[in-house]
Formats: sequence, C-alpha cells, structure tokens
Amino acid sequence: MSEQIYKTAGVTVDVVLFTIDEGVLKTLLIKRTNEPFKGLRALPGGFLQKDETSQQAANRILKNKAGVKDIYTEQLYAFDGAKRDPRGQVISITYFALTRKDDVRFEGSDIQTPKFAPVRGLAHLAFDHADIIGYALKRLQSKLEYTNVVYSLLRPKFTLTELQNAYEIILGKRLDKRNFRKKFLSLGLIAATKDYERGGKRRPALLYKFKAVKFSELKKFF
Amino acid sequence: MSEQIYKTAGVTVDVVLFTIDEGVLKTLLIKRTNEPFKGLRALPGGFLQKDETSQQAANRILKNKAGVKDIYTEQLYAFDGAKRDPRGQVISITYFALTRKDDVRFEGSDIQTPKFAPVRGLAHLAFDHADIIGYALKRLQSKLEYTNVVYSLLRPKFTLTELQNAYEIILGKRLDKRNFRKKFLSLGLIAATKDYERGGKRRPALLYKFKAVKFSELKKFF
DNA sequence: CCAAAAGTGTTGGTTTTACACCCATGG
DNA sequence: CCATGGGTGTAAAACCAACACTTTTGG
Repeated sequence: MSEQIYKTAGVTVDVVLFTIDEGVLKTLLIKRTNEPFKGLRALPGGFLQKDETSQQAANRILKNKAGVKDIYTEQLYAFDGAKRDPRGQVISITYFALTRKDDVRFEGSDIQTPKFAPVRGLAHLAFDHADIIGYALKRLQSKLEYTNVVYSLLRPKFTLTELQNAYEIILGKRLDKRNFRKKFLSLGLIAATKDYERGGKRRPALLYKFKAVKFSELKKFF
Repeated sequence: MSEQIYKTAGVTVDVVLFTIDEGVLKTLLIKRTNEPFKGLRALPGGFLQKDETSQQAANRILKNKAGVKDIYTEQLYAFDGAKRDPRGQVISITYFALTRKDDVRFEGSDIQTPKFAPVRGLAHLAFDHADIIGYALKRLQSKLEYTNVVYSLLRPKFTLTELQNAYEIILGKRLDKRNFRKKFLSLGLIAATKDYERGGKRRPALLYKFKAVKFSELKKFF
C-alpha cells in the first residue's frame, strides 16, 4: 500500500534579482499583466512546472526575464501566508540572485516590462513581495559578512574602491577605507593584477581580481 | 483575466525535532508503515492540508506525533530534488524544532512508533531525510552562536554546567568552563535564582534562568 | 577524610576601531 | 598648479584563548 500524492497547494517560484546600478542596490520587478494585482509591480516568477525543481524554475525565470544564466542563486524561504494570494493556497519558494547590471538583457523578454527598482522604499507591490524583498535584503547583508558573494556584482577586475562601494551600498553604511582594505586583503580572497584603472584626472587605481570566482564561505569575515 | 493556479507538485512538511537525551543530541523519527520506503525510519511529516500553512502543518505534526506544542520552530529549507520521492514531484518544506525530552508524549500517537535517535551516524532513512537532518544540525549549530534558542532544551531553572553541556553536545566539542561562563554571563540573557541544585555528594550548583523565555537574536555571541 | 562537581582570574595574543596625510594623474 | 580620488600606518581598546586550583557537599 502506497500513500498517494495530494496536491493541495499551488507552488510558484519568485526570484529577487539584485544588482547595483547608479550607486544603489536595485531589484528586478515586472509589471503584472493579469489578475490578481494586475498593473502592480511584482517579482519575476511563475508556477513550478512539471518535473522541474525550484532551482531550475529560478534559472528559467532569470533566463527568460533577464537573459542571465550561471549566476549566483540561493533559495531564500518558502512563503505561504494564508492570505498572500487571493486565488487560494499558493506557496512561493523564493530565491535570491546576484548579477552585474550589464550582463542583463531584456530583449526577448515578454510584455511584463522588467525594470530594476531601488530596494529601499518600495511600496505597492503585488502579493507579499515587499516582505520577500526585505527578507532577501537581510539575507544578502548577512551573506556579505561571511562569504565572497560580492564577486557576482563586480567586474572581473575591480578597484578596491568599487569593492568597498558595493559593501557600503548593500549594508547601507559607510566603512573606513583603511580598515576595509586591510581586512579584505588579509582574507586572501583577492589578488592584485598588473592593470590599473585610469579614469580621469586622478591617480590610477590598481585593479584586483578574485582568486576564485566561485562561492566560498569563511569562518570569520566582516 | 486571471491566471489560474497550477498544482503540479505535492507539498509535504517534515519536521526535525531535536532534543537532548542521555547526553546526546537526538531527533524524532517514525517508522514508515506505507510505501514508499515502507519499514524505514523517516522524519515525522505529512502532506500539507487544505488551507493550512506549512507552519501550521509543522505544529500539527509536532502535536500529533510528539504531543508538544508552543515550542520553538523555524522553517529550514524547501527540499525538492528530482529523485527524492519515487512517487513523483513532491516538495518537502522542512522545519526544525527544539524541545525538552520530558515534554514529549507519545501516547495517542499512531502506529508509526516514534522514537528519538542520535543524530550522528544515522543511516538508512527514507527519502532524503538524512540530508535534511544534516542540514538542520548545521543550522542549529549556527543558531546557537547568535541566538538564545538553547532555552528550549533546558529546564526552566538550570545549572551553568547543564547549559554548557547542551552547547557541547550540539556543537560536538568541548568548551572551556571559565571562558564559557564568563561569556554567557556577560551576555545578560540569564540571571541567577536563589535556588541550588543539590544532587548528591558534591557542591550544590546555583540555578539560573533565562530572563526572557522567548527567542532573541544577538549581534555577537559565541 | 575522600570523591565529585562547582566555582573562580590572569595573562598574552589577536582583532577591531579610530583616525589624517601624502601621492599620482589629467586637465 | 589644482582638483580628484588612490593609497598608506599606528595606537588604544576590546575580545579571545589558554590555563589550575580552591570550595562545598554527601557519604
């Protein structure tokens, strides 16, 4: 005797795609073209398809809505509040992802007009998507402190100032330049290249790169 | 026009209930009475019911299988590997929970013979439940370091040695007695009572209690 | 008086924080 | 030569790790 599978609830996957643009942290939002919440902005997402894992669904959504693949993604949380979807019982398995803005391609995307919007001060989003973004932001902030995920937001070669800016933008606070450099260099994650960023009337900045462009987790960090 | 809800996958909720018993960390397992994996041990769980949130399902499972309620529970992760359930696409939203062993009541429980088993060295569990327990253990270990969740595993009044033992059992390593006491007392989470544990031929130990028996999170901790 | 666990401080090393000036370049 | 951001060191404080002996009790 085998128990059967009960399909009580719908399952969607929604993705919080972060990027840094114009000096602020932004997240990808689409405009809903259907009820419920027609016309409001929402996270890119969709129903889980047959024989698809939620990770695969997240990848599919990122590919379709933003033209990105092979980027850092991580499952966030399964949101299933009773009132979150007016149509009934729908669970959202959420992911967060990180990309550089100029790896994103909206061409070939659908009529939902994807756009990056600053994460701070978002209002009037569909479903519980504002909560989800808030949760994702907290997770991203804490990941910054003990992982190297920031590489996902930077050019392959970057200046230490760019690195520090990424931290400040995400954490929402200023960091001390000398202490930041000392600390980060002592972690051994990055190495100086022989190239310099020559960007105008100022001293050229030495470019660094991550020794491994791969997620890694450290005991201690920031 | 409204999108409809697609119910592609089944959704189960499985719970990793930790307790400390006989000086080791244990987790609740039941014996499966149905296929698939009939006869193997598995986490207590079941299909999500209509209009039930996963948190409510976790509470229901804890009540039914272990007779506990109002204990610390937290969503762990949604497991949905392609091959995890031979019957098809089934997502497990997992929770972890903490309780004292003697708050548990198996009476009124069903024929699945719930039992606590040591978490280290578990083998031959149904589904991917061994992975889930491993993941839950890592989460519990990291929560110990920056939250007060340990209160869930202790008597309302406890000795500092009991507290330290709980940490050592969960972390799987010895801690220095003086440093542990100094650190924990400096956190200000616990207060000495006027009572002593008089347990035999040894010096009576002062009993402490948590100032607030409620989950709290600290910036820094262990 | 013995066995058992409770209780208690200090030191050295490491880490973190706070803080200000000179350098190299392009225009 | 000036404006701009790049780059660098030190000292005080806080924190962490290592370590051993005395106390109180019951039997």
